Amino acid sequence: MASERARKIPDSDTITGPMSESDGIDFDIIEMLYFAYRDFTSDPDAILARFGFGRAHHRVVHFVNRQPGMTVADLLDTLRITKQSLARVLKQLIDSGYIHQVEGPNDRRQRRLYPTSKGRELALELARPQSRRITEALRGIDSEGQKLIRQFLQGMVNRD
Amino acid sequence: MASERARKIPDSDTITGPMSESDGIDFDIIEMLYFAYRDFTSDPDAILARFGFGRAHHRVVHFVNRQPGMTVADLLDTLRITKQSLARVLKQLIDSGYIHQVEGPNDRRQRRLYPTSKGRELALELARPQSRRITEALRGIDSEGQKLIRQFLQGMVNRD
DNA sequence: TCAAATATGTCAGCCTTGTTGACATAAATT
DNA sequence: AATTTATGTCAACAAGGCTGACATATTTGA
Repeated sequence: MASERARKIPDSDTITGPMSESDGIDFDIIEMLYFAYRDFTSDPDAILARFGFGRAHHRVVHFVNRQPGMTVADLLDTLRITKQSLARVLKQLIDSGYIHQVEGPNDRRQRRLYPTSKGRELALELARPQSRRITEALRGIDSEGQKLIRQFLQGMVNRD
Repeated sequence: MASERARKIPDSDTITGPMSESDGIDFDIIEMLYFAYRDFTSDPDAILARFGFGRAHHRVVHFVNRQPGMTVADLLDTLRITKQSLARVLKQLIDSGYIHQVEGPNDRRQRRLYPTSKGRELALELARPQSRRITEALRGIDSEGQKLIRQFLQGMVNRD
């Protein structure tokens, strides 16, 4: 699977000890975040595949449903991707009737984005298994503990 | 940015109300996980770019450093990607001296993966900002609370 | 012992989703 | 009237997934 021939024996520059918490780094949480996110996204991914959509469509459908009437600029800002990237998936969602555009009421250059009923249903269907997974993971944790978990997750986000 | 012309006025199938917790779904945590992960990965992404590497290289370097001597099969299992996908990034990491291969001690078909000192340094450099972010987010949360956070994250992972 | 299974590597091609750069249009703003 | 803003679009490219096919060396099992 690689080039440089495998050695029979570790050479002097081969490190055999594992990297661990003793390096002063919280590898446990680093890895749990990776695995948690990997599995968290696997549920909707399976559903999306049935629709011929991908994770990018999920994000768009999600945020438009969370904030109907948002502009394209709002969405670009939330997703932190380029408009050319957004264009592709947004076009597909509009063409297949999951999202509608409405001229801005004050500023007619704007294209306000709204879900259709079909779009709302899709968003809910995608959120359901994720919410179930969260509920499961929160089981046995009281509201005080849940508050701390929210605080932690919020604290992981850049504050701009 | 899309096709179907924008309407002046929402039609009958345009949903204007936001999707909210009242739908019985924990959108708050769903979104916090998305934003937290987005920002959590942005720190190493910036470092990786300087090396001409991507997120895929990060994962490989990370796990090989966490478990030196792991086999290719172990890694595939951890990452849940195909060997062809892994091959590309692994080859680059081996060719540029971040990872070594050693013939399996019992099974000579295996290629045990080990970091070099350069590979160990890279893994640590990538983990550092992530650990800093975690430490920040845990600030003011006592060890009992931290235990709950770990429990929650662990609970989000598929148990197989 | 020999056939089958296993661990790994590799070639070729495809898809999604990100990127940059350039340019177009309509509407709002100054 | 000139400029800025919001959006759309074309073209090209890159990373990192995927499938399918096939090759090699080694181990295992009948």
